[in-house]
Amino acid sequence: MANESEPRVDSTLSKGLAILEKLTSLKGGMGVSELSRELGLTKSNTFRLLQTLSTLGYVRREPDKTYSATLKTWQVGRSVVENLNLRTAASQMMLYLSEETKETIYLAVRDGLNVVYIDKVESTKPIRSWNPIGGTAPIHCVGTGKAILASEYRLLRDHVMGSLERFTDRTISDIEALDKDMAETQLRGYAIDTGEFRQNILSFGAAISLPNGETVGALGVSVPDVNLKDGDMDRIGAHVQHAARAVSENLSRL
Amino acid sequence: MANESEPRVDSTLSKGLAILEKLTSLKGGMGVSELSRELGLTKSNTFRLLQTLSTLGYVRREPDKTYSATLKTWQVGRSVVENLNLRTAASQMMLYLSEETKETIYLAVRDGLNVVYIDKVESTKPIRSWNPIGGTAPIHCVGTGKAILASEYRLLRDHVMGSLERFTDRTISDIEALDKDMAETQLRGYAIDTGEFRQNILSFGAAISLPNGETVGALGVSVPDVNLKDGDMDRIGAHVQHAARAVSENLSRL
DNA sequence: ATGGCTATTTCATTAATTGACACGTTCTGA
DNA sequence: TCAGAACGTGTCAATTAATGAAATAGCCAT
Repeated sequence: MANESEPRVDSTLSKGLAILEKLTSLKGGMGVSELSRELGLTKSNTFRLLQTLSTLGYVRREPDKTYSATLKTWQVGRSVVENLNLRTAASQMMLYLSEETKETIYLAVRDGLNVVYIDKVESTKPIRSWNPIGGTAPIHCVGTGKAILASEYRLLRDHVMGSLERFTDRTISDIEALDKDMAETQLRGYAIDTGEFRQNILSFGAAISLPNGETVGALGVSVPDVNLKDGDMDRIGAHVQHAARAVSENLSRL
Repeated sequence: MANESEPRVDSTLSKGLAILEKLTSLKGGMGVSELSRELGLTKSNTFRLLQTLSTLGYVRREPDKTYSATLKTWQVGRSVVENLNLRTAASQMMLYLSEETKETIYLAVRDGLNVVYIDKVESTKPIRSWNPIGGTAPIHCVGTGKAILASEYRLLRDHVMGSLERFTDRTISDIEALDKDMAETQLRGYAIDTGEFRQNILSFGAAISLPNGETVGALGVSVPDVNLKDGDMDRIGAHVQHAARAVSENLSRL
């Protein structure tokens, strides 16, 4: 609905990628003839392109003479996600969160059962939370971590179960309590840490995900309890949730 | 090192994919000129191909006039792996292995004469093996690879024979020794790598197969030798074997 | 302004892609 | 068992479609 002056495309490249896409969408392999029919190409043409894709390693000829996509396609695609600069995609929303809350904003990714802070915006207030970029925190007791944990709970539950180390008297250290908290977090849409890692430091977090639901990180706000007024918790939570969603959408546009 | 009669490749497709690969390997974007220099293409040509990739949605022109890979590349590649729902089928048993061993667990599939790691569970120990998801290793000298090799040895023997590259002084690099090791592996039910790829990193692997006997991948455990106590080898081997069998049964239900 | 760097456009040339056809093999069903 | 259909794989001349050089236009420093 929006291709006015369609820039001329290289047909060879275009057809080659079409073949690749078709093959990747298939469970098994596909033969030259069927492939050419489906894509509206001649057999020779299809065959030739498949040859090219084979020698480049994107496609392999199976023993039964059909062709199927190799994992190279996947490897190439994966590096996009590995290199996608979360920081860039998140920076605007981090500033937004900073404006709205005046507190310290963190961008975190998961590393095993910890989160690593890969970016932050400092609070301007005199009393503030402090963690260095590159610093880590246990996944089960900070806002960013709990948000990530909740979004991948099925995968991580059994793993995290064995290492619910206690840091304050509010740290969740038994699995039943964690199950409950995670269920609430999923429902709520953002995570709350009520001083479960550092005494008197609350934090809020929400997960950032790719279109398919894969979680790649989380945004968080850390607030010393003395800075918190009535109603702030709900307000900040809502902001974090909104920001994380915006970043997720941002990523999907890349 | 082995391209005798290279089947003629479509240069347009080839160049286009080269550009795509380059862009996916980058953290940020890259301009037309730099790209053309790096790949040895003319600016016009590069520009034209980028235009094609853009209209196809694989690449995006950033506000700063550079080009970078989009998530479409990732999505296309992802479906390759999705279509083998191996990861889903294996995830529970990977966690089980992680619990039992506390070491790094890998899920690998064969890609030619290599294995590609398509999933893992990190070790919680301070000293641990590390390979990225998407990383590769030669099939003849790591646990997962040897397990797959053993299960398809009749098919692969002649192929692998010519490429027994040596990585450590324990690497099996002559075919008689490999024949013997594979026979033992088949008998034992799981594969052992005694530091044959990385010095001081041992690994254990067992193959995952479909009901018809076709091998689709392998589970593996990597252990730095300093973490190994007496009797651990037998114990871990038995666990890996059991886990792989369970995943195989899992697959047959899908 | 000026020079040096970009991205983009144009266009004639030609090389590279193409489709029709041919060949051998494998599968199917009568 | 045999015919014939469908398949994967070559071949090759015609011509399309990709190409490089050079020109244009924008951007940022000096």
